[in-house]
Amino acid sequence: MARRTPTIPEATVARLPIYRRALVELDESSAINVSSERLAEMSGVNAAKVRKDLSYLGSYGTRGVGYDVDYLLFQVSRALGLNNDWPVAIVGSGNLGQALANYRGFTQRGFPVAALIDVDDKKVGATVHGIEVHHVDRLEDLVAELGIAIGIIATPAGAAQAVADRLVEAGIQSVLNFAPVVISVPDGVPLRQVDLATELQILSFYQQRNAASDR
Amino acid sequence: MARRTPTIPEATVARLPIYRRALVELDESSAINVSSERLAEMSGVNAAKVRKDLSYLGSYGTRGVGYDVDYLLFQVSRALGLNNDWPVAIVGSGNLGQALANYRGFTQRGFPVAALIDVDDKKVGATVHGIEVHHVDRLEDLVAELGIAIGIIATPAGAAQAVADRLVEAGIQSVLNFAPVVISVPDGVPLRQVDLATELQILSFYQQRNAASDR
DNA sequence: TAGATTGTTAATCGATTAACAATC
DNA sequence: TAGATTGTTAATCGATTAACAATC
Repeated sequence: MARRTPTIPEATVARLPIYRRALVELDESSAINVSSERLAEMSGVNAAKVRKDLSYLGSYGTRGVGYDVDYLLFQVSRALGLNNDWPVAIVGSGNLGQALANYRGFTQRGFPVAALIDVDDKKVGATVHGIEVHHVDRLEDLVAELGIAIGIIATPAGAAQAVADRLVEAGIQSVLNFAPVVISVPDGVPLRQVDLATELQILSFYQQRNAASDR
Repeated sequence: MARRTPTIPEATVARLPIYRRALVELDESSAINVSSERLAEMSGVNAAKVRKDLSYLGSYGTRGVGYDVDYLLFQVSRALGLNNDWPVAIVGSGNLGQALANYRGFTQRGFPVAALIDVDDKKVGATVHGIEVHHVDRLEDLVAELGIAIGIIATPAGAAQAVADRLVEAGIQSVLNFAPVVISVPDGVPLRQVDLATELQILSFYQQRNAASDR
């Protein structure tokens, strides 16, 4: 099988959304071209890295000129698989789940929130920011009916693994976990884990180290 | 100046909170000892990495036995600077800001939410989950009065950089940015940037790649 | 042609991991 | 002593970056 692109390094994939955001901004400001220098500055990385990263997608720049904003935005979006929408379901309708449901960034960027799912009968049937809350018993049906591609876990830690198992079993394509617990999914199912407290603890470490070196 | 520990690699620092979480769980289940093998399993990494990471903190295990859960939890917590609380202020009282304010995980883990700050007069004076909303004009006062250590930015993208500048100017120690824009802070100010849409886009990439290889 | 900027090379740096001696 | 498991070494792998030839 001929591959169109060589495999793109993980570190590069993680930066593509950052570049894309910068490109959207440039596009909105009607910029035609952008140099790796400028793109690097907007993305908080160095220019060599930008060029190397973009070179994995193909050869889309023009020497002496830079990159065509429109065209590069298209190519980056395509590489990220953002040509079509990926409906998401949020499992767990607590505070975090509701906030995520209401986060315009998701729908805006091609990830419509198709359903909120909860285990609490009292929440089921309600509508949060225009999204209906369904009972977790219907999880499998919803995935099929609504064509859910991504499951977002916003449950308490104790429920997260079981939910992940059910999502995968139901045929979900990838999982984003916000519960403060490490979960596992079968090989080949993309998984990202984001823990808000972890981020604060990392800051705490560096804060403390700075304080120590100031003394 | 004699350093107690050699510098701990960034990748290791980022994993310490994960190990800590596993240790808390073990502690709650009254486990006395834990092997690197078990800790690795709970943390979703491999055992050699756990041992290497922990070795940067010191030599706290016992060959043939494993690590004392209590003692290791203490050492990891200390390394992370979690002996004392770090009050945080959340700037931006929109959906995300309010959800973060209500996230029990923060206070529970030593990061009490001391203030919510917003630019909208209509929100100021209200109380969200027991936390008063202050006007952004008072940002500098609040940082000083409440001893805010960490500023959490949950504003729209357009306001984020200016808020970061003011937080730093006011003497904040580190910044956690949730706004979907790259911001910069002076060297030496720890900064973490979390973008929810970025996470979804990374999943989209791998999802698409899986779909391509299935074909 | 002169100036600008990409795409790629190669050196360097940091992170991961298997293996095993040390030691409980 | 036998079995278990750490702490550390060294090999390997992947990511970063400076430098520059290619080329607009």
